[in-house]
Amino acid sequence: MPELPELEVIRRQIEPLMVGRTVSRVGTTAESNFFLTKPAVLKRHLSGRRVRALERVGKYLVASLDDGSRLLLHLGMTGQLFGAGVDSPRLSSPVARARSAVRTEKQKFKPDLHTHLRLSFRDGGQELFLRDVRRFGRVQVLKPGESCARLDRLGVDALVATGAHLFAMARKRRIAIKSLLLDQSVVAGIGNIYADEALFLAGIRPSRTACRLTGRQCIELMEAARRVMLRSIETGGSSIRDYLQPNGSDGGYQNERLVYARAGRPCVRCESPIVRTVIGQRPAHYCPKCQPAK
DNA sequence: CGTTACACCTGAGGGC
DNA sequence: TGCCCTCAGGTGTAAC
Repeated sequence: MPELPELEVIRRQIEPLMVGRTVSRVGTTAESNFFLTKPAVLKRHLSGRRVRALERVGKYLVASLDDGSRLLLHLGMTGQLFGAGVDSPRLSSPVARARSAVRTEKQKFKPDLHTHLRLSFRDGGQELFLRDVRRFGRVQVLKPGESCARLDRLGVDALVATGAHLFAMARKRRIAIKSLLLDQSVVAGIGNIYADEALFLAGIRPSRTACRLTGRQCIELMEAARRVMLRSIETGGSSIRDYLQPNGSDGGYQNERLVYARAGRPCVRCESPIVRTVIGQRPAHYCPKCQPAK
């Protein structure tokens, strides 16, 4: 679900709830693949720990703790982080949200069976909830100095990566350019929405073979990706299915998206119907005119 | 080694 | 109403 912009919005909102605070209680659901560190170990390890910093690395959130260990969070497809103080976070589909929107009275977040992690803090800090319906997300504790293949494997952060870097990586690869953008070891943070949006802005068809792009195109593509993601962060991210900000409100970027999940609707530039295909087992959307095959 | 297929999960929405 | 099917902001791994 969440990509770099959503993770960055989440990080900014969650940071003041975590940093400088000491964990008093840890609640979890039962052992599952969601917990790379078993719930019992997690509880023992986190209790009493003070959070020093909360950083984003690609699509991961990394909390540094006062004993030098780190708490790793990944939200997979449907992960959500909420602060306890939020009013009425609407947790289901847009349709269900619309239905429940008529309910006007405010409610505090209520943990349900999908709320897999619950952190309480001392000194009256707000509680923190991690909810993930599909459990594609992951939680892990790294001991002081412990390395982690998942993190080590990540490429340059997508907000920092240059077109020259993308070009250098693209030259060696025969996969579709869209698949290359989604490869977290090349550039970290881009997901399915922003890959499609960036390719549209750069006028490049997602199916084009990566190594056949010019240096100029790689520069334009990387710049488009950065522009789109920075704008999305400004608007609070894309709320299309499950994503909500930690404060419970929708993001705004879903209203600015130009191709993602707009199949059949007119291109904003040329009116041609947007096409949906599948590339690398993921849905891909593009304008057949503005993003030429060759 | 690069590329591709599939597995991991659940709930919403559409067709019959 | 209910069943069955398809679909989804991700990623690790097995198999070619």
